[in-house]
Amino acid sequence: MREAQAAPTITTHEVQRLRSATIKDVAERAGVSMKTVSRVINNEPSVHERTRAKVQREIDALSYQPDPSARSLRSTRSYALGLVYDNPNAHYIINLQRGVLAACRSSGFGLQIHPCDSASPKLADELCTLVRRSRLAGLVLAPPMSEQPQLIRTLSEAKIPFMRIISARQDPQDGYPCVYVDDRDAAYAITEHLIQLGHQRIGFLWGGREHRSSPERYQGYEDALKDYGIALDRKLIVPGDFTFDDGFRGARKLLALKDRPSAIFGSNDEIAAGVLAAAHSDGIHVPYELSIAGFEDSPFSKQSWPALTTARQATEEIARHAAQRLITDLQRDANGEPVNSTNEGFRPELVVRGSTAPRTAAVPRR
Amino acid sequence: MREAQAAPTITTHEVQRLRSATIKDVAERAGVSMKTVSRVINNEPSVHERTRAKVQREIDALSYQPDPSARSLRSTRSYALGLVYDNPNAHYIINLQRGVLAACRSSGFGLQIHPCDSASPKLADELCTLVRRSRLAGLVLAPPMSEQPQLIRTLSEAKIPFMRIISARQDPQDGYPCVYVDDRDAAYAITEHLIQLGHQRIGFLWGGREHRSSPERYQGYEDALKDYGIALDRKLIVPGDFTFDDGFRGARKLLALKDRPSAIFGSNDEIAAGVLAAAHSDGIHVPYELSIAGFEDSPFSKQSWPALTTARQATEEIARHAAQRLITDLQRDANGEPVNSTNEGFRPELVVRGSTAPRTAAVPRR
DNA sequence: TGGCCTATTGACACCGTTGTCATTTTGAAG
DNA sequence: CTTCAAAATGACAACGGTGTCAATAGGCCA
Repeated sequence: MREAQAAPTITTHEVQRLRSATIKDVAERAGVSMKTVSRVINNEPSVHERTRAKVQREIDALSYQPDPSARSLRSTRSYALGLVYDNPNAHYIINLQRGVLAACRSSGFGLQIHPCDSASPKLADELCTLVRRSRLAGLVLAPPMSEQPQLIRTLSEAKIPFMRIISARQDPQDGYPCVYVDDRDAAYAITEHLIQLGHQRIGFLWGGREHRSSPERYQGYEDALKDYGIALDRKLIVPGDFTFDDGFRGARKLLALKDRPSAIFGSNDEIAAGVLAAAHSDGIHVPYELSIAGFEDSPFSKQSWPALTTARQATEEIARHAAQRLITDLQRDANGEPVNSTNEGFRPELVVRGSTAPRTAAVPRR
Repeated sequence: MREAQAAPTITTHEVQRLRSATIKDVAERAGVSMKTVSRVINNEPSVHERTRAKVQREIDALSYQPDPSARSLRSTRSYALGLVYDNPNAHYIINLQRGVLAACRSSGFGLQIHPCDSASPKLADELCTLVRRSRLAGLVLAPPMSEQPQLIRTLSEAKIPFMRIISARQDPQDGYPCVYVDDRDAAYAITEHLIQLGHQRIGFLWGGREHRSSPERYQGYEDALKDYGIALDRKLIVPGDFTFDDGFRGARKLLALKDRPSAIFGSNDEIAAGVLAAAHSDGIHVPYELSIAGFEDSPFSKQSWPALTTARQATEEIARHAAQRLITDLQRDANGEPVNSTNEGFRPELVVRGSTAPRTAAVPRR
């Protein structure tokens, strides 16, 4: 049997030995005081380069890691971020977490995830309490919380550092830091793609109003039509939420029109999934009778049949970037350096798949 | 795009920290020593009932919350769990997190999420380090980590408390605590459902071997066939992984058979999504020419066309239960009480949707 | 009442780090 | 070679709890 061939095991004894080195151990080995080691850890100025190197060598040798409990107990600073979200979209959230976690890990920060109800009137209080109780250094705010002016103002007044991830065409320059995503531009690209395929009557299904990305995406749609000289037809524009059901219902409405659209642009992939289901249930062939586009590059968009044309947001990278900037700002601030970082923007990328095709295409024989 | 203007400054070092009450405040107001308050907080025995009441009153009056940093710094105990997972399935993970978080919140515990690579040979070390560095009181292990005997043994030897979520028909009674999910039973129900619809040739697509749920689900399939007197046909059974692509490829293989199956059971919804796509791409009508079943009740299963017949796992509840048990065990253990909790089981529930239909059904006219 | 045992309580050190402030070293100018 | 400010470093207390162990209170019995 394989039983005997044990893989490397950490025994209890070794665990005891592995009991982390403390700042004292490092100090002794480096022949300096604890305080000096502390200075090196915190990257404080006025440590002689020679000393810093010597200390760093011992830190590496012992693979010393400062104890977060002790740190946050003693200092006003803390070493954990909170990630605040309220989004039913699991795929988005997972990527958000991945990105923020990557930034936190590389900077030695912890992460406290905090799903919440964006519509709760007590949300601001809840977040303040969270920050205080969990000793968070700052918050990363995802949409739609990041887009609630009142909440942002309250956090700012409570002196809670944060970084927003928002949908915007450009830096909002509203005095609060953010990373912005140009949804309008991507929606423009999607609409343009449909137009270039020969579609003139393009339906649009709105997403939820509490998300700024909704008007942004609509704007991209409208701008593209205008630029290509296609008149806006109000009957082709349907309000709704970011849900499958609203996509299904909206599509049914559009497909029942006398002069029905040859393409439908759903504000996200879930809406587009509803459109796809509506088309299937009406026996309408996608993409030959109807082109469909979504937004988000969700797993669904790859797995549906046909796969959805959509826009890919680099959610993980955006989140990593947001968290990294927050951390950098926090550290700068703690060192008394000026915090003057620039808001950066990201642009989702058009992903063309099988759900969109030229308007004139014939249905292929089976 | 990246040239935006300077962003505002967040200044934290001027923050006047809203200091909450400490154990000292409570002690003074209650006229007892700090230590006694500590005893009350920790629910230790040998505190006079009168004293306990008096102290508790002041704790409530000040809405005092002990500082987790201070506690975990001084004592060996800590007040945070780790949630360890390696699963590409976002929906599953989100529900897992929800459940664990709910249990943690209600017990005043923190939560550290820890996505990882289940195949990494250094995983055991990584987890030991994680527990030590983040001072975690225990770990909740999701599949497939929870099903790696070597890892479990190592954690156990390192005296790291944990709770496993595993796939098993019944309590494994292997000496390590777990919450188990009877995948076999649900797979049996799905297969039975197909059989009762009149299907005799039912294809089966395996999931990844590193998950115990894979053989469990296969066993349910095999047992149901046997119980209904249907001979096993090896050609209808295809190995693979829990992926869309494997579902697609596996389905192509099955559908190319001379005597092709009239139903296909994919080991999870992602596989079933691949089967659905393969059927669509071959112009095979689902469910009238081919019934398809998945497993998991993912969002996809509701949004695909037709919606997938599947099995619903109460992931959130399972996770909450697992975390709650771990916390209870930890507290018992800290108080010196015997820890002797019973492993509990959950059973996924059959969800019938549009992707399965009687074998004899005719294709409806459009 | 005194003795003895147990239940209850408190004094104090200490966990690992950082803030404060004093002290030492360094380097450039005089 | 001084002188003096600036740079570099260190001593020590403190953060908010808990572990240890000694001290006190209370109850019971002779």
